[in-house]
Amino acid sequence: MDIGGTEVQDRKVPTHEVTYVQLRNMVLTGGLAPGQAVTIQGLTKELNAGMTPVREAIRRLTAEGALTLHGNRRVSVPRLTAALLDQIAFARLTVEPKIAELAAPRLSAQTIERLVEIDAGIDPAIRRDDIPAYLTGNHLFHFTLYEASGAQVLIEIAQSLWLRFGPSLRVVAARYSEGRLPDRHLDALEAARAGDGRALARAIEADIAQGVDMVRQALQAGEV
Amino acid sequence: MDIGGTEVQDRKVPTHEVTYVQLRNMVLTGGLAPGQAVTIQGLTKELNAGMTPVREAIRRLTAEGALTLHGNRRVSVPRLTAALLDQIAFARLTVEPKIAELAAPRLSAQTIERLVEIDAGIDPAIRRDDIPAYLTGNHLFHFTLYEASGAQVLIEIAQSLWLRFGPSLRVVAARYSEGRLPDRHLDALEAARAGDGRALARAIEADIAQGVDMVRQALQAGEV
DNA sequence: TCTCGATTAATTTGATCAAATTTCTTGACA
DNA sequence: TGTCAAGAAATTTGATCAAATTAATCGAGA
Repeated sequence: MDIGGTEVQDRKVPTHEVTYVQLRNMVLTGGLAPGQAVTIQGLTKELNAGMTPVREAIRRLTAEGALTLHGNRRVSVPRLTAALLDQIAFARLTVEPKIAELAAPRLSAQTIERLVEIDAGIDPAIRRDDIPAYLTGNHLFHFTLYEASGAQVLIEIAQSLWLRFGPSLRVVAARYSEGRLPDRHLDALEAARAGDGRALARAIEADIAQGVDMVRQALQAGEV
Repeated sequence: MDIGGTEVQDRKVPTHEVTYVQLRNMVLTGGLAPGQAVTIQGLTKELNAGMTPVREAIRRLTAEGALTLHGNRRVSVPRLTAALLDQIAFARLTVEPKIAELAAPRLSAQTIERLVEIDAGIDPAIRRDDIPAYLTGNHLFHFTLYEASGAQVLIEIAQSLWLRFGPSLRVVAARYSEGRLPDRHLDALEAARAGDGRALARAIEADIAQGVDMVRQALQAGEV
């Protein structure tokens, strides 16, 4: 079917895909806490999907490191340890700035505009203590930028790292919600407008380092 | 059940796990070529497993980048492009040497011994043109080393990268089977014995670069 | 070239079996 | 008589399969 020169996308999105996205968002922006157990049957009711779609969503998220399978067939959200955090930090700090650098020369004015809009929505969310909205906005900001790079493999790695990081960040975010942290997104936007890949990469690096430090401190204090 | 002081592992390994390993090995060491289509029903017969286990194995491998889902419900082994290869190369060259460096101080004499044995089996495999055995040995060498690092997150990233790389490497390996390439594994073993993390990382880096170059050349020649 | 079956394969549901966990019961011992 | 631990029953949950449904593809005929 072709309307006005645009191919209409009327393919049905399968339930397992929808379920996967729902569950992933739960991990990413709050629904699930570190250490929390997840059951197939529970999700079957909560997301009212069948058993197979839920099963497949869990398998995918497990492969991505968002969930862990225990020997007893049980599934839960992994709790971060210092060792895991170090690895995640290393990987994020090498991969994500690289993605940003690759994205810089490919950013359209339209995409930059969109990034500005997304960022504009983040501060209000912080101010009204809406942690899920803050996390969603933050995630959207980064991955809207990353998508511009076209570096699919690196993006998927970053995605996996965010899934491991998310639940802990959520716990921590509540405590730092006063918004007195330096806003690296503004630096990033400036670099994006200037088309300066190096500067953009540095801004992203600083942003990540900030988040990692927050979680690391909370971890040492035993809050996560 | 406890026999002779050793806890007996009589927990049944679920079919979906077995199926996953089988399918992963097919991707990794040869069964599946780049671009090859994969069907659920086909695997059901080939691995004689039920539908659910096959389905879950495919979902996991898809999440790991070993397979791609097309909009039309079709699944296939992704074909490498120059852009993908660049990303994989970047990620492998930053992550795997890091893992090796982390592993160095934790290598037991026993593990080094095992690495020597594995490496000793690789040359004969090359000489008798046994590509699957060569690939299996190569994979085993790297990941036996990597496991010693205890860096689970980084290992999983490496695993995913190997899954993306494997099918193309297989195609290429057949052409270079004469074994006239410098053996980086020997350098790695030497560094391992000396406990020199930096040197070990460099050896692994060189080994990866070699493999990447081979695939890159084949890619430019349109052989993959 | 387009439309309409026919075919193939993926998706989804529901049922059944097996494993793990929790709850309940029972009896020994203080 | 009360406490607690061992064991058994009940419940919950996961694993697997088979059948029914739905989507995509292919080819014949208009």
